[in-house]
Amino acid sequence: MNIQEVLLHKVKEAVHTIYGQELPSVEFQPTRKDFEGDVTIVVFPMLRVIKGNPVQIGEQIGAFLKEHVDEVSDFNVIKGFLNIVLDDNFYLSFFNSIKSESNFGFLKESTDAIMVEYSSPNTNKPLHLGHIRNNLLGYSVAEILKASGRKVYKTQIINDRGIHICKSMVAWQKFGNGETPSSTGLKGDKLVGNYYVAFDKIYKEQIAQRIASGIDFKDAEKEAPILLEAKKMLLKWEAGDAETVALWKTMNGWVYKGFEVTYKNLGVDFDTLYYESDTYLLGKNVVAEGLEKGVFFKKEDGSVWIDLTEDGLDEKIVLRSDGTAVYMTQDIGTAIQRVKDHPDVNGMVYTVGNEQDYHFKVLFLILKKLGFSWSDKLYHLSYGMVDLPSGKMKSREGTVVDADDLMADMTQTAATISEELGKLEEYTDEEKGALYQMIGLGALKYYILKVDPKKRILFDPEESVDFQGNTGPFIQYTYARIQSILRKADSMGIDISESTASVELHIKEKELIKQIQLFPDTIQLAAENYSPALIANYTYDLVKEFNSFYQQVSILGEANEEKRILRVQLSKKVADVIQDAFRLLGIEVPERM
RNA sequence: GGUGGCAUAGCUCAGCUGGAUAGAGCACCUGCCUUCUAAGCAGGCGGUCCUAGGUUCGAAUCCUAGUGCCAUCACCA
Repeated sequence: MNIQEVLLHKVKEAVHTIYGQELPSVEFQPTRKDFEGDVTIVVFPMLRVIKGNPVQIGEQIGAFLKEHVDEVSDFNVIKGFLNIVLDDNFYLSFFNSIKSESNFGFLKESTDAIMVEYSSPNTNKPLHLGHIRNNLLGYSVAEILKASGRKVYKTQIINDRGIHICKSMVAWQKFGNGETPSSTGLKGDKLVGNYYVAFDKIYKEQIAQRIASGIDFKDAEKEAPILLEAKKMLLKWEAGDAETVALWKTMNGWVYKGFEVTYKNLGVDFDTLYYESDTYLLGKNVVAEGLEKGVFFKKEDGSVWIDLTEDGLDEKIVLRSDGTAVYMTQDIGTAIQRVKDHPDVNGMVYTVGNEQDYHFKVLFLILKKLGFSWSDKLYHLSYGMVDLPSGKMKSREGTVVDADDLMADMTQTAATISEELGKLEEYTDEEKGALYQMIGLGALKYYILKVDPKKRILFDPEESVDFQGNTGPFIQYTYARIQSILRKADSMGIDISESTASVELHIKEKELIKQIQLFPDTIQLAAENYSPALIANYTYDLVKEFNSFYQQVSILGEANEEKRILRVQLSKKVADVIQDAFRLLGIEVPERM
């Protein structure tokens, strides 16, 4: 039974004893820093049951608690707020009970499985800043769900086919002169991306020419020669034309090699992969079945739709009149396939930008109407766009912040700052390089993950990401500082395996223990809300608290042995929590920096 | 036009089920390195919580209307 439950029970008892009334509930909140106390009980809501002066009621309940609850050492009442001071021993015994627990706050993996989809790029261009947010979010949410006790499958659906893929293929065929990643020294995804841009350039020129020669804009667009070529290629691909398929495989292979490097640097991974080329035909049978059941209806031209007007949405197409699949068809099929492949999954999370809110609303509703019981366990992890000061990023117009470039820039900035500070003399160049990357990526990841997922992010490439204040490097730095203390403590022969029985706690020690105590609930809250931002903000608060402690009290210089040991133990626990919390964000922590 | 999201300090963001004087970081100003790493600590400056109503003992938080920005409403993805 935790302390709040004890207090809840006792407050009710107090009200019963003193006023002879039954209290339906008690409102708790952490005591604000400006007042003395640890837990605050709000008296106002009690006035419905007990008539009287809130201050007086607070005093009487406070006195009762102090007398009847061991952990309550004191109290004070300010206006209608009863502030309870908890005994040092309460905090000490809590700390002693968890101090050697590894993975404190993490629940053991259960059989309750969930699938998290993220990344899901097109294979015609390199990954950019938008993908970075997606990847970091998806990866982190997956890790948080694991920590909250779920079994997690990370997955993605790779959009490896379709007209947009054919565009870069056509451009390469026409202007590529047989270029390959090894002949050019370019990363595969970059090379292919160049041809995607090249396609668009020619396409625009052709449209302009055609308009100049008097063709209507719509037709000029629809029937530009190079677009027709791409369309022709798509038909050939769907027909399984050997040459087209071979080219497709080759170019996608280049892209995958490139993506692999980016993913590795970003530190994300996947358990299972789905390819659109395998799944795009799935769902057609389901649509046929749904048509029989009357979930869908067919229009005169043969196209199949679902009517969602009663649910406040519109009519939505699920199959074209020529019988080909649209995205929705594929997504229906893929969802069903995933449940077949992983019979234990009890829910799926789709990490996709908020521009597709409507799509997922419809998808989930369709699956529900088709009668799949798991449809209400689907969640669209919808996140805001990453915009530049100039507006939206557009691949075709070259206004994107490239993922690889950005990571390299961040690493470079970390290197510059580190070298100015010059604390790493004994490191080899290799060790330094690894550390710079760790810090640079820590800055980037934290910067993106600390923001509530649903809010849009404005990213200014001119203004570099901060390394001070509420940032990844600040937290990494605190971790490194603690490691330094622990190394020193070890060399001094301080044994931290024993428990400290009973010492008076410094206010800062107490605050630290309180903050540590919040970690398990924070993980659960972050899991419930699919929000790494909650982990980030928690960690920041913990670290701020530690730095204040570090500044105010001497750890290794403390004369009293028990206190010295406790302080080292506390420092170690804070470091462990930082490391575990950052692991949930996909950020590494350094031994020194 | 219909639907959905967002709006808090100059900038970037917190603010849990409604609770005390709305909090951080950056920027700007002032102190603190002969003591465990100054990527730090302590302090100062800075607010019409978009606007107007409403519910409540109490509203940044809930409800209604409006304003602004973004997204979406295609046999696109």
